[in-house]
Amino acid sequence: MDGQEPPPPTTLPLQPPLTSLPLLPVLPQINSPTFLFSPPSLPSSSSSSSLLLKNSNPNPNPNPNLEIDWISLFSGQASSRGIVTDEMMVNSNTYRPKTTSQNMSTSTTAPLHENHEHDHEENKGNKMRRAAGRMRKAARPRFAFQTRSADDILDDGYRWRKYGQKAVKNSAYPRSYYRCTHHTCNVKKQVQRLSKDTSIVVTTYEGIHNHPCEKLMETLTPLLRQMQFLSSF
DNA sequence: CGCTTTTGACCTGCGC
DNA sequence: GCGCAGGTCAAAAGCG
Repeated sequence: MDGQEPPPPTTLPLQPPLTSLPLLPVLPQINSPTFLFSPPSLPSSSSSSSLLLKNSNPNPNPNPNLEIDWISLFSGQASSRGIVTDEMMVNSNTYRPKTTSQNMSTSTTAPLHENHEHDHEENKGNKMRRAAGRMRKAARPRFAFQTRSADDILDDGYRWRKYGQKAVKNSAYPRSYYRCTHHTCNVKKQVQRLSKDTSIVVTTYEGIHNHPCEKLMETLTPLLRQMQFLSSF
């Protein structure tokens, strides 16, 4: 603490995404981020190891053509293996989760948070959950955006619990893994600061929230009550 | 006391 | 089969 306050983030909190809406069209309003990609827009035959950022932002990005190291940024399935989006993972003939065929028959519909009644089956259950997670991962929407901020964590209105942190190769900054704390929600996000431009934080969301945004509801509830009251006249 | 964060261990997929 | 890297788990510690 040297008394010198960090510069305020250029990103602004709130305007959280609405429940059950695809996050993609909503998030640009949150913090005026610059989108890196959305899975459907990726060329299906992409074999490059990086993508150029595109400014969907009225405010020009200082680095409009900043190149992201997608190899280390995401799932590690890029690089010489080519970028693999979720969509590609679903559709690709070459991507075959090895451990799923026998396990998934009984677990595709089981939520990850389910209680396991048989403790002695816990190891088996864990493996099945992981396999299920991988399968679900392949089908879940995933997208990333960048924000220029001193804070790694953006206030997107949802509550997140950190479940892991990992050093990333060729990056000075670790990648943090977060999971939505809502018990029925399995949305995850990864947060990583770019080593090329340390002022930029890349946030990758995976999945869609299946519950209301708590902060949004907190904000709206009194307003809704007031509206109901007024409309009763 | 309950929730969150930290962090080392473990699991998995992939390239060689 | 081995090693590497990414992703996840789970126990311990921290915090309000």
